[in-house]
Amino acid sequence: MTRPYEPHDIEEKWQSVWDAEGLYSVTEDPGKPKKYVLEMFPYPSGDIHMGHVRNYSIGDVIARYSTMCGMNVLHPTGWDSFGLPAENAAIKSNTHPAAWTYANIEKQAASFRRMGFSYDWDRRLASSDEEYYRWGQWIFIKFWERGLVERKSSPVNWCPDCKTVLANEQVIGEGVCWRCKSTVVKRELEQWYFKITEYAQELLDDLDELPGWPERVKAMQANWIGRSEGAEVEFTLCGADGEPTDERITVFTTRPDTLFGCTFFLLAPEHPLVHELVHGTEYAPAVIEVVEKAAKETAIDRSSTEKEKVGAFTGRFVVNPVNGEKVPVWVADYVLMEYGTGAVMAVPCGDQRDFEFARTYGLPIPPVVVTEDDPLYEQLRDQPERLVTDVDWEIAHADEGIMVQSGPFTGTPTGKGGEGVRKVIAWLEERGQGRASINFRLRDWLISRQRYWGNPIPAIHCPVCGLVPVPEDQLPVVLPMDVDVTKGETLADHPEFYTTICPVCGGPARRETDTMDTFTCSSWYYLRYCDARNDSAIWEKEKADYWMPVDQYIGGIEHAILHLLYSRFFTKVFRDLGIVDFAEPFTNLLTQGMVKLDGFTMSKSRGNVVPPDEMIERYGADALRAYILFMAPPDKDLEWSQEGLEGMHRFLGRAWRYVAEVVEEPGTGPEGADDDSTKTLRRERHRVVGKVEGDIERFQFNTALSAMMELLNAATDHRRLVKSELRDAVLEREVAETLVLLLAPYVPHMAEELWREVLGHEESVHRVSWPTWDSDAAAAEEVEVAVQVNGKVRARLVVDANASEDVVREAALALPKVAEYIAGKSVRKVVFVPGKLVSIVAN
RNA sequence: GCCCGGGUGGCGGAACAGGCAGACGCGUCGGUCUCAAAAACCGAUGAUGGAAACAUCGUGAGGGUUCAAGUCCCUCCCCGGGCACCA
Repeated sequence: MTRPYEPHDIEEKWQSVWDAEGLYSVTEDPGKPKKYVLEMFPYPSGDIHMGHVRNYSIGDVIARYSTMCGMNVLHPTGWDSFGLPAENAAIKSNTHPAAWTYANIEKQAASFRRMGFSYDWDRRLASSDEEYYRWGQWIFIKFWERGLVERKSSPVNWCPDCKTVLANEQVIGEGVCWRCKSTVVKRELEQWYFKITEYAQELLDDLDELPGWPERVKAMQANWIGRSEGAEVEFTLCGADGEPTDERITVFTTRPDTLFGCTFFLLAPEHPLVHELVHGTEYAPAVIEVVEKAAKETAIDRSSTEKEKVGAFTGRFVVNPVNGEKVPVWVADYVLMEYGTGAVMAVPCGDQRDFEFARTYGLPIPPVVVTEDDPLYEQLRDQPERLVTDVDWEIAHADEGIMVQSGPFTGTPTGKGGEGVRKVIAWLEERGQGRASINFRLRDWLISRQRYWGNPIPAIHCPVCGLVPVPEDQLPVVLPMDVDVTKGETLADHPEFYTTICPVCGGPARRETDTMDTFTCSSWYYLRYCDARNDSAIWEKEKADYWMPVDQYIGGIEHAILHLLYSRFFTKVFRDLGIVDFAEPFTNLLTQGMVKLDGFTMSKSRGNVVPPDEMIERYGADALRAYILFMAPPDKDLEWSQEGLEGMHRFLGRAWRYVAEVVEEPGTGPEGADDDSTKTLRRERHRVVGKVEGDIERFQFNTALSAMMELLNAATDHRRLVKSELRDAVLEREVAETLVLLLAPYVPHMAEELWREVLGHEESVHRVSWPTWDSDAAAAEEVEVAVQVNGKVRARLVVDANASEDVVREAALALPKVAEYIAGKSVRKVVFVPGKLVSIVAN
């Protein structure tokens, strides 16, 4: 009697055997093509969840399949183990963040083992390990040496719940913290930055070099970087007496061609000039009111487009460089200090916001761009001087048209990037009053955090020498373990940590007590895996050059901007430091969808979590792995349902039984039998191998599994319907072995048990080559073609697969059903698609 | 407002380059085995009409191109996501 499929009897056993055999340890082998398969490393938040199961199952199938295809596969794992949740958990359970973190790492490592993931455990790392974070500090020093580190004061995002500042990328949705979802507030603070903006253009341009990335992710990054082409224009400031001074204020505009329509000038409430301009004047009270109101508002209120725009006149004027006109300077709450220069030339006819502001405060709106269908067109087309000072428009419009009331430029066709823009920029450049310019939305990356559980920033504040980097030979700055976060302590509460001496002058100094953003840790871990145990260098260049870039990276869409942008930035800096030879870290990216229950992302707070361990308990890791891949294509969100898992378990049981039966009771028929059932089975074997291969390469794991089910269906039908004396034992065994090989990347334990114990092979199934297939052998000898009359299928016809068009056409026309439908009509046209259909047009 | 996705049976999904819509699985219904149930196995399963053969309809809506449209084009609706007083 066939032994039943019992996942628990085999899964643990093979996990131990694989470990003992070192099955997944790899080294550089120049003789083989390499493949680096990587899933985003987890945060050790507790037990693994279904999202992890999905993410790592996808990676594991790709890694195992690639190995079977003869590649030298690097497939490592580790933990992104610094970060705030550890502190919160420590406070809650009255323990130390390290204790919580490392306990969770062990728990997750055990779960990964139970899932049977093919990791090279020798390369395991955790970003909170001293051997790891010391190199993060080394990177900080190298960045500093290259001028990419800056400490400056500016308005920053502060999360009141996390009690720390955040990078712009970490403020998501409607101005909330990416981690705790609290509303973020602005604070003026001195902080540490990485100058990612120096790489803005390259980060944008190189998106074109990433054909293996989803368009969606590239669009999101391009959006985030936000490049605008335009010009800087200098306006001369007038003094309190109304006469021009030597001082100029620069604005950025994408539409310098509309300068003749500039009738007022705006400053952001935070602009440093504001107080100076109004100090002691009659305008001060109104202006200060606007400034204070803006400061009080949250980012969300402030950025609401619905809101009435508020402003106040400063009493001062600036000179418009193109026409020498003096225009009033206002303070307006809709002007952002963070973007451009914090000062704006207002062109009410062309910009909707300026238009609304002008209407509110009764400022003139002279049109400067008109189209032919505009009622003003005839009147203004040749009009260089300002004649019309207001419009009856409902909304601003100056997208495209000809320039009017624009002095020497009148009549020039214009629009974004058009002729008028180029001409005005050239004119400004000649006079030294402006220049072509590009502005990015991307801001420098704020990397300092006022939290304990992170990588200490290796910097020293010396009262004499200023900011001094910790010398390389004094690294690492070790994170002390005796900080008690349950009492709200940070490094700033520990004098024994921060009291130090200046490495330059030797005088008393204070160590920096902020730690680095955890995203600095995750921006280079993929490189460290190439040489994870190196204690004398961050990595050996030859090793990084062998393995990198990552050939296939897999992770959640939530990192589309954050981690993926930062890692691209780090890699470009590493290239400039000469420690790698490439500019992009991840050649191909797969962003997997979320696993949901009842329409919501599984989360502890919602209480809709399905624990993977329970599923493993019931159906085994293999069924869970295969099922989560079978449910949906990897990039789509999926709705968890348990019934389907039982179905997968059933399928595996059927496959198990089939293989066992083929071994125990092989057919006794002649080799090379050529009855229809045998031929069909032989053909299916080839077709399905080809199908599974193509599907895995296109990440269609669900249809690959469907194809395996089809092969099993064909195989069991054959066994059931064809007598033993007629069944070819060689073919049956070949089908059974093929099925096991196809299943191996998905259900590694079951495949191994069948391969070694049932089919009797010595070697691991995971070291066997992927089965070959032949497209001729996969092709049917006879095909059924559909016969259409006037676009509707009216009959079917079985013909020889390579029958000529004439033969098939005649056969189709001779069908009684066809004759019936074309009776009394004449055949106008016959379309023949080989192997598919014949389409007859008759009227 | 701008930029991406997406909308197919009761459900998850398939249809890769315009060629038979609904593969594969779940569920449901019927059957075999059983004292019974579970498991396993066999069969049916888009809708409507019909005993059946078969016919008609059918991929968010409406138009179009084509012998042929889930797939291409136009107009629009809905859902999800990103960006957004960005000058």
